[in-house]
Amino acid sequence: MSGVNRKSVADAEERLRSTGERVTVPRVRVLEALLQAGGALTHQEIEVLLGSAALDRVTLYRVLDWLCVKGLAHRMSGGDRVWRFSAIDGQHGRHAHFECRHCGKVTCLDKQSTDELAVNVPRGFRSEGIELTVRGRCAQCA
Amino acid sequence: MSGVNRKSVADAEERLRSTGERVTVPRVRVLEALLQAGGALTHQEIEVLLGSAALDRVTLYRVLDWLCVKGLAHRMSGGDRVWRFSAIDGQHGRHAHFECRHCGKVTCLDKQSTDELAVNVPRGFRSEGIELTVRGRCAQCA
DNA sequence: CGGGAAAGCGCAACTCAGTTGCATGAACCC
DNA sequence: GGGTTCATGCAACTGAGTTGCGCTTTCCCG
Ligand SMILES: [Mn+2]
Ligand SMILES: [Mn+2]
Ligand SMILES: [Zn+2]
Ligand SMILES: [Zn+2]
Repeated sequence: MSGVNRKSVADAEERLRSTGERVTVPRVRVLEALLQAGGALTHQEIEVLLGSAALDRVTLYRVLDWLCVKGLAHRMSGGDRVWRFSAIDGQHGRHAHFECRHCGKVTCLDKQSTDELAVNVPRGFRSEGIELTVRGRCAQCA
Repeated sequence: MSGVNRKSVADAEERLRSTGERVTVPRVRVLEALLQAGGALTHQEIEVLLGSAALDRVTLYRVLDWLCVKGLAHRMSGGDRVWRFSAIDGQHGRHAHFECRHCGKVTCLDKQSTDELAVNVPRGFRSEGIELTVRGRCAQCA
């Protein structure tokens, strides 16, 4: 149901453990939410998903930031100035996103890796990561 | 010097005129600033550039938005939640950007058009535009 | 198992880019 | 010039994300 999924909790915990850092309740719950999500989630959407026994707003921000630093999640800046987060999972690494201009939903384009994307940068510039967002209409809003 | 450049004012005015919409002082001054800029500018940076006889904050926001709607400029959402704007000029259309993680400066990668970029989207999704941002270290901050 | 140091959490107050509503002023069509 | 329409300016507001600090949890070691 919408309750806790044993397997995904264990999965989240294991990923956290593998960083060598502290495994805390907020980290487990947030990473689990991201792993189960179908797309990239805003801070607000995650708060709703966590529902009862919600975390403090600030803690959620800090956990999300931490997950990104540790490479367990990545962040995209939407056209609405709101960040969205999604888990980086073994098979699909950093990927492109689709943002629907009508409903605002952000879909992960898992097939479209941004690691392999070749972009020429001027001499002396060093590329460390690429953010690629396609904007348009999603299937629901067609 | 840093004052008004006749030629670029005329250039800005002509572009505005070609939209068939009203040509106003704020629109001319803002578009001129964007045309002369080396990279993508934030709202704040534009305010500084305009210097004396600055526009109202709100007017500047509205002018920038209007320029984007009319296709004379485009907007990118930086990693710092701040929008940056650059003119779309005849030769180089919508293009990719480079954002320096150290100094925050955003450089236009004019050679890297985002119009020609081919990205596969899921069935039923319609792509209407692509935003591509490379993050890393710029030449100054190397 | 217990400490205890180090790191993370929660709360309250804050910042600041961008928005909204409305009265005034400037384009521009005739 | 005169009137209509649209843009500007001001003030008040919104809301995502941040900061500082005291309290709690993790987890390492004995
Ligand atoms: Mn994603
Ligand atoms: Mn640009
Ligand atoms: Zn949609
Ligand atoms: Zn730099």
